[in-house]
Amino acid sequence: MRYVTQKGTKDILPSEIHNWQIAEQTFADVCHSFGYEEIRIPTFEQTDLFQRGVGDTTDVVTKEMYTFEDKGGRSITLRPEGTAGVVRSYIEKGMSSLPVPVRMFYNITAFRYEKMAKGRFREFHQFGLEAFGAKGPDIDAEIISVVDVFFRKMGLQNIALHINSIGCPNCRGEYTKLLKDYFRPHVASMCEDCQARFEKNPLRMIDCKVDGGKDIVKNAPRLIDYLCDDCKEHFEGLKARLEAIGISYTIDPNIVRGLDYYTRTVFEFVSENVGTQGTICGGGRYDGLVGTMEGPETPGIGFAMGVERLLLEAEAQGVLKEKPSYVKIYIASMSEAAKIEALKICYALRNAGIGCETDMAGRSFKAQMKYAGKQGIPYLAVIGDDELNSGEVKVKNMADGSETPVKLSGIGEFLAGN
RNA sequence: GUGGGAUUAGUUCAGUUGGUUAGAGCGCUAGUUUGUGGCACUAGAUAUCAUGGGUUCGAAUCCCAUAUCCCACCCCA
Repeated sequence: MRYVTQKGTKDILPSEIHNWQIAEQTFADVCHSFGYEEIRIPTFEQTDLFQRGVGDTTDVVTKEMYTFEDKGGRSITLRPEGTAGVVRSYIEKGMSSLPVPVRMFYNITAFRYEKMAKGRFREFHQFGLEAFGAKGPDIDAEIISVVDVFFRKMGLQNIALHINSIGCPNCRGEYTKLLKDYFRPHVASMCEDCQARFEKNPLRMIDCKVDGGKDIVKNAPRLIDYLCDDCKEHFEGLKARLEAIGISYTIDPNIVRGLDYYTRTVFEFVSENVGTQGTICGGGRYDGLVGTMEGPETPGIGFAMGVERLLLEAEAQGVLKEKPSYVKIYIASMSEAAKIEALKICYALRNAGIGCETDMAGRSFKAQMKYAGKQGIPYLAVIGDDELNSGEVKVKNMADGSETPVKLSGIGEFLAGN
């Protein structure tokens, strides 16, 4: 039996981990600069949390969750996203008593049982953040600018920001009636999904990819034109703030988003390089969520970014970084006694925080040289009888071939100065 | 869930109309006279040809099933 990675899972290999680490560190740095602090939540929660939080009519909940019964008979689900868990923690740990806004970011794996496609996995990674307690558009503009700054720091360009407002329960209720009246005469001619949507969630009909090209859908009334005064003012406020900061956007009335908890502001950052899975980052406001989870009524907003898609985009834009050499020096040895000395030197260097390697494979002297060269280790020192006697070694710069005599005990000091 | 393409060494790929011991590049190991690498040259190791059936004197090659991967749709990050 040859064991292989399971469908939808991936090994992240040493050869590619470097860019993951850069992205993780950059995201954390940017979040910190906005006052967000990291939260780590469990990988699984009780199933009900997601049914309630994400919405039990959504695709994510109805057909994509990894749900199982544990040995204690509890229904457990591997998190399909991060918001529900963070909201649970916010309520459970009494964070509503903290000064607002309560800002948190996270870096998680998430799990969805889906058919594979480019940029889509069953176990995948998300960077995300949530902010609780701020109801005005300032915070909407803030989290969007977190993404904008993050992309800049990553060297990414031309990732389009699409924004929309899907209103609040008030204006959405009115609009849904309007939409049903509009679609009623046409339902029969539309796709099966839309016929189902007509009854359950007519809002989704305007997002339909099958019927989306038809005039019926194109000319449908748009929610954004029927917002209540408060929602309209909120959206206008967001637009004004984005313009003031200098973040360009396009209004995309078709963004509906598939998670039930969204209200008012929704947004996506979209690229053309990630296949049809062009959404690198998606998020929005969820003013009702904390309340429906039986916490104190608290406005909230957040986003999640697909890390695999982010790195796909980084690759397409050619901004991935070369793997650095963590090992600064290779100590080659010519004899058993020299090898022992090399081990001692390496131990001292590592205690001084300097990466080094010496032969572990029983290689010949020549083969040790080749190994050091192939690994791209920038410095080399050879220990043989001469060095053991003199207590001095020539440290060679592999890039230019220059050699510098250094005391055996002074290698660390020499490297620290270069 | 629907449609299309693919699966041969660690990896990327050749492999003729079915015909002897299945090849190459990269990578790996060693050597090119034993105190200086990258390049070059030489040699070497590594393949249940995805899995299970079938057709045939004979299958990597043809047929069926299954699995996995890729692309598109759907949905999302």
